[in-house]
Amino acid sequence: MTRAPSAWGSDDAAANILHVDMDAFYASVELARRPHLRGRPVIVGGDGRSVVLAATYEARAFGVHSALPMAHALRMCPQAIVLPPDLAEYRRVSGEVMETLRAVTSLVEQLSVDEAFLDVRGARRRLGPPSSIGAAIRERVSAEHGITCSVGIASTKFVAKLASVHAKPDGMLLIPADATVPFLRTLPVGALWGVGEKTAQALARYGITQVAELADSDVRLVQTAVGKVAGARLHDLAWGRDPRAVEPTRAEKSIGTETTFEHDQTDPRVVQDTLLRLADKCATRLRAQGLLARTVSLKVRTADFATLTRSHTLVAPTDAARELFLVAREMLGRAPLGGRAVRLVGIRAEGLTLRAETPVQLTLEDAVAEHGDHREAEVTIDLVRERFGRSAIQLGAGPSTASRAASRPGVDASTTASALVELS
DNA sequence: TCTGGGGTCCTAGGACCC
DNA sequence: TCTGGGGTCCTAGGACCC
Repeated sequence: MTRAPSAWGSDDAAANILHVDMDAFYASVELARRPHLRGRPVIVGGDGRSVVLAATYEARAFGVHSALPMAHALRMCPQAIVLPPDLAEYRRVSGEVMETLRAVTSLVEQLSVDEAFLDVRGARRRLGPPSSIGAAIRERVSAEHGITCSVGIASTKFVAKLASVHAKPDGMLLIPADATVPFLRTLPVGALWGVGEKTAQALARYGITQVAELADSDVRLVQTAVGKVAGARLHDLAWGRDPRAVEPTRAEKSIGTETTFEHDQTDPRVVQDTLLRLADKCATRLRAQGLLARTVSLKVRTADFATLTRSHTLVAPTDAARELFLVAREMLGRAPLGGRAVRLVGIRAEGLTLRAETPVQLTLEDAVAEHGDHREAEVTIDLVRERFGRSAIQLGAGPSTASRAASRPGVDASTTASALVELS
């Protein structure tokens, strides 16, 4: 069922942002390869101490939803068919869907495994107005991947995301630029990006439960309720102000892995062995991406569900499992567990930098060739520089002289900048 | 047989430097 | 003889998102 994208009007002249969100993604991927389960309540999730990762709309009718403990879900819907997650398959399908989206524009920002923002400003001439592009995307995703998605269209990222939520399942919703504020005013504050349970409670203490009330409040009052930065941002969002651009390449800030024991663990050797395995997994992922970590974080959750974190910054960054492990073990030894059993341990690598010998596989020439136009290339280049420093990309007359230099000494940033200006 | 695993961002205090 | 103020880094915790 496709809802008409006209509930708030059909003027998409200034609505250049699309938010594409797969419907019940993990469950949909499973149904695509098990069509005989269509129409049945299906839950994707592990056994033991796990939560619902995805549920079909038939299962949701029983109150089942993502993040619900599996034990609860099965009490609510005993007849549900439970499938163990196949994350590798979901990643594969996700990658294919993202390729479909990148055929529309290179300005695709993947938000998670099952959703992405597209800036279609530059694709209009080729592919038509955003509403047509959204409809085409929905058809292609369905035809090529056997799953449905919902599309929100708006002039800002967060309104596009809200629109896709309201379009679900298997629908599309356009919020014209001049309908943005009226649309927002119909929503509860919890609909806003960044407002969860605690923030909603904090706002409610000041009598603010609706976006309309938030918008009409003095920004200083909102800041008193939820803090300076969050308050200013929420007030902006309530008025539809969201200056964030679609960023095709966002650098990872940390890489971590954690695990919950099947039974709370009291044997420190078992916890340590697990930590070693996690350190190895973490270091392997660092090396695979050519990254070094300067800070190691340990996370421990005890049987009473209390969470404790410790972090330590190294003198020199590392990608070695043994070093991650030794630092984490040291922090674990000092952690005030007070004899409590351990429910979860995790390790996270932060302060990521590129390994010096790893070249940035990007030059302006490469970027222009890939993106097809300078504006899009520059977006990419700016992001690379933001992450790796001004000297991360060296420009030259052509691919042969524009050596793939990465953060190497001697690269002249001012030359780089002027070359960019010249080309734009 | 409550509460996963992958992340991002913000706050706040103390250290340290100028 | 009594104590400013800004900036940055580090650490711990927490809220939030999918």
